[in-house]
Amino acid sequence: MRKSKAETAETRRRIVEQAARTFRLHGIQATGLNDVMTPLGLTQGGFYRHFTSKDQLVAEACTQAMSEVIAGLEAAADRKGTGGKRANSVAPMIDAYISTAHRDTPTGGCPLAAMGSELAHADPQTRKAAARGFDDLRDALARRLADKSPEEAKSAAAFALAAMIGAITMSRVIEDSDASMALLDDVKRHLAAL
Amino acid sequence: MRKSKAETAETRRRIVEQAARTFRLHGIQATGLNDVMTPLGLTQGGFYRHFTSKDQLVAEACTQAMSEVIAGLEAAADRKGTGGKRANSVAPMIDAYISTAHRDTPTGGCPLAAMGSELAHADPQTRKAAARGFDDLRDALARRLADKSPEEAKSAAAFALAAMIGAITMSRVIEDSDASMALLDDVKRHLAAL
DNA sequence: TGTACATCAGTGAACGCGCGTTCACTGATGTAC
DNA sequence: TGTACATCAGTGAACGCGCGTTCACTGATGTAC
Repeated sequence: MRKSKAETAETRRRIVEQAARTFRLHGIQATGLNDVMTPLGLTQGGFYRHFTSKDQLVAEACTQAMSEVIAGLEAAADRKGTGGKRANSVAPMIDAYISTAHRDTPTGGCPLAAMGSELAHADPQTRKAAARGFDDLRDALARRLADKSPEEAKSAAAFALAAMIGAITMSRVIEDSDASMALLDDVKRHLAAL
Repeated sequence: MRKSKAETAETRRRIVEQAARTFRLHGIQATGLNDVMTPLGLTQGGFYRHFTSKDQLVAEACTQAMSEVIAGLEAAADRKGTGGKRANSVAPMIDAYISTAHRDTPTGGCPLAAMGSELAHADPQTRKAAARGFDDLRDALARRLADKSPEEAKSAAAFALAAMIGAITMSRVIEDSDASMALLDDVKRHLAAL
């Protein structure tokens, strides 16, 4: 049953990818290892050929998800930023983040919004991965605030990101569709003043 | 072993109070019913003399915690607002919310920040309680933005609250003390412009 | 290049554990007369 | 007001269940000669 090195690496990659999706969809604690392994056609026991613990998987999934989100937002900004001015291209990133599409697709969305309060109790490696992800996303936003000084941009980006995370998190708690969308609109509109 | 009506009501109240504290400290899923009952000197089995399920307790604890938080913020605003002008007394509420004290004392803090991402997957009654709490806290903030029209105040308050929730949530994820405090300061400072 | 052996990815069953919930029981409280 | 009985708060053990993790085993892959 042994697999080739390439197959092994691919399996590991798929486990992290599936975990990153499922943790964001249902939360960390609500997701069992079989929820990750079974959809891949693997058994629970095989998990430990790739990872030493669930905690390790959570940390890697968090890192992976953050990279994916940042890349997606950069792409969105580049797509809309073809107008020439590279200065304040932060708006498309904010609009892509604070959207019903993001709210309704946690699977590919920001892990900080999808599992924020769980991350506060996660193991050190995971918290480190999440903190790193926050910094990276904040810096990606700050880079698009070229009309501000670097410190001002970083500070404004941190503020905006906190509001963005809070907005998506709460928009998923609020069942009422109108109220949920109103919250997204309110936050989006106030951040436009940036 | 039967207790008097008054004692029964008091026991129920203490269960909700203890649950509201523990859910905020460790999260909903990480808190078992014995984590709530044992500290009260009660056994797990007795729980079901007061509640039909853990879900019901979660919903009540959420409601209770939100009331407590709103009352605390109103008190903080009233305490600092003795300067006469009742208009923009929202600042003390924001400062009390976005504080290291709040960050370090989830036990008495805002459940939306302490268990935000878990609330998105909670049962309907709990989500309803959380959404109600969000509305109530937003309205409490809006009432202190008397220099704005009612709609503007409500919108600005929703925006501020999203940022406040995101700030406290993330400040608890970030292990680095300086970075955590810098985030709180950034958000607090930008909201002062309200 | 071919062969013998060590490695190890994946299986499937088992482990101990803690969870939410149920239940028979106890005995003090509340109530109907 | 006093008595007999129903109620029910709380106990403690048990329930089925799913969790993270371990382990003996299989057989294809990788490697050393």
